[in-house]
Amino acid sequence: MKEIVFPSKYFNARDTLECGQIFRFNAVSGGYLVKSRDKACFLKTIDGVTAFSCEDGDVDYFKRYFDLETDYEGINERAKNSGFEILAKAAQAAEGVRILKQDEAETCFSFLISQNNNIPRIKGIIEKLCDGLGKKREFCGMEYMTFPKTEDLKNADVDFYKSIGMGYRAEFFKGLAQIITDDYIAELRKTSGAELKKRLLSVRGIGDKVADCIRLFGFHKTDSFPVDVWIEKIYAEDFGGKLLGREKISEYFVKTFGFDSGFFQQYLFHYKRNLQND
DNA sequence: TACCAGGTCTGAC
DNA sequence: GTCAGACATGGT
Repeated sequence: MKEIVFPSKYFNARDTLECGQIFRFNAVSGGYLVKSRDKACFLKTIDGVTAFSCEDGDVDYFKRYFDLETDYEGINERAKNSGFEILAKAAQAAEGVRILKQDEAETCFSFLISQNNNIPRIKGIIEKLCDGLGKKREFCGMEYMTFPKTEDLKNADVDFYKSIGMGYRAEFFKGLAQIITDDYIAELRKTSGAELKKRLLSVRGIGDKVADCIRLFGFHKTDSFPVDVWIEKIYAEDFGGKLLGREKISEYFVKTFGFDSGFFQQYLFHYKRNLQND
């Protein structure tokens, strides 16, 4: 097992995990067990120092996963100097937020479930999905379940998906499971940002907002600005926005913030939902 | 009880 | 192209 430690003004475990981009993590003694694909690591922030530990063979995977090469200080500074008061406040309060580089397939499946749903429920459904179709693994004496293989998702029954609480999304999920393979993901990886979105939108159950989340959290296209109910609220209340429709609001932000869009969106979302009233 | 949650689809205009 | 209503579920 290896531990990677780094100075971390711009990496806070709690803020990064609890800003709604990832659903597979659990609070455990003094930190978090973070799960991705069939791997897991232990992440903690103590006294401003963040560290993760994982199996030797997974170090490179998690270094990439936590986006360690990106200059978050620069991003955070640009948010603070953006001229938007609410964004400056959010950037100050949420400076430890990072955008994870998650597994593409896992992101597609996870955010399909997110529509018209809330984060605790999404987490619960994904946990039951892994309990039912994943494999049991152990890391540092902690048991966890892997994310199911695409083949196993493809073969599972709609009734199983309904039984774990997906509701009307079960049919969409089953449909997505028929489409996604390693080859399909590899192909998506090669497409441009605009083409990627078009391809995602062609899937039943994936609309504009979920496509933006998949683009951002799975494919790290940071010129994405997912607009959900919270962002819609911020736009109206704090930006004094007058545009109607989530699609237009998203366009406005991407035009304004370019490749900082995804990062700024997470600052704002996390601030509005978790931090403003702390 | 009614409303809400990291929305999307459908059918009517 | 725009818009209301339906859609499962569990928490408040």
